[in-house]
Amino acid sequence: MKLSTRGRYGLKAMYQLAIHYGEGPIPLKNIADAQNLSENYLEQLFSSLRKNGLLNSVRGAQGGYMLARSPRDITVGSILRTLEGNLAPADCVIDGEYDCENEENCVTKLVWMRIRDSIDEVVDSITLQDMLDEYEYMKRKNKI
Amino acid sequence: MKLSTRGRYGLKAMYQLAIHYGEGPIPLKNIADAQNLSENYLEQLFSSLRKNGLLNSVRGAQGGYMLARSPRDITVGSILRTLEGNLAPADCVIDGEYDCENEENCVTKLVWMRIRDSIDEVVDSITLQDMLDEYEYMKRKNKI
DNA sequence: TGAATGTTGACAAAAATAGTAGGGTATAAT
DNA sequence: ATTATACCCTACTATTTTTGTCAACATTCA
Ligand code: FES
Ligand code: FES
Repeated sequence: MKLSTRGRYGLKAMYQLAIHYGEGPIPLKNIADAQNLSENYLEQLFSSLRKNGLLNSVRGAQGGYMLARSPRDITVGSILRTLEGNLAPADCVIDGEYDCENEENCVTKLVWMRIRDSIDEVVDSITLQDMLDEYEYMKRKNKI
Repeated sequence: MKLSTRGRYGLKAMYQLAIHYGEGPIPLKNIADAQNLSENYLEQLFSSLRKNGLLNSVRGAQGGYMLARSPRDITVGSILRTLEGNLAPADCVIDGEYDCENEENCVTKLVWMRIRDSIDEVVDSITLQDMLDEYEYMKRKNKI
């Protein structure tokens, strides 16, 4: 039940881009350096995020990546699902994915559904803007 | 973010034992056959569950496994954690496990914490008895 | 043009998962 | 006592997933 590095690195990187939202494209190298990650690996993650419409890219010198829309309109859920796939704890509670036999009478399926729903509710309710706000709040609290 | 077969098989098997709670020891073979699982593999899971105090065992002929206490007092959470380890989505939100550097200012950690808490709340609120009750409810609903 | 940057696909090491295999030990029934 | 049953334990292995690396290429800016 752990997230892989894809989800963990990816969310951090998207948060970094959120910090610089509106400043034009940020080169991958900046993000990778700031977090001490492999540029090549992060590239794969960004490729997925771009194909899913969460990032825009600008090629060439002075190019880079930027959020495709406002931090307010990008949820943690959309990021994690792009990088990790569906967040359900078992395949049979993913729509159209896989059906166990005898699932009409399966009680454990009800458990998986409840876990799935509670995760979805959390990740879909948090946006990148919420994370920015929380950082401001943390900073103020720690300073005073 | 998937559960492994340990958690999935294990919960189903524990549910089977719950159905037969109070009937004395049930041989592993019965459970394995009923679910078409490898007896040897299930044995490993039961070994963990027994060491964690969730199962009792009786050796020898007519022996087998049984729940260590009432289905009402065994939560899904205790079963899944025994078999899967802590259900947190990242190591840094497990007490005493691992600390990221700079975690005082880490906003993603707040996200992991909220995911962790919501999973915990679900799995710790469901007991084996709840699962038995849900099955009765399902059966009645489907019959009528 | 040349340097900076994104794009793509193939490849590979390492770790985790999902079992198998087999010998040992305790107990009940006979 | 003997035997069949069934738990107990450890080691091993095949497969899959994760976590990257690498190289060649395309685009843009100065
Ligand atoms: S229906 Fe998939 S676990 Fe029961
Ligand atoms: S503190 Fe662990 S991810 Fe930030």
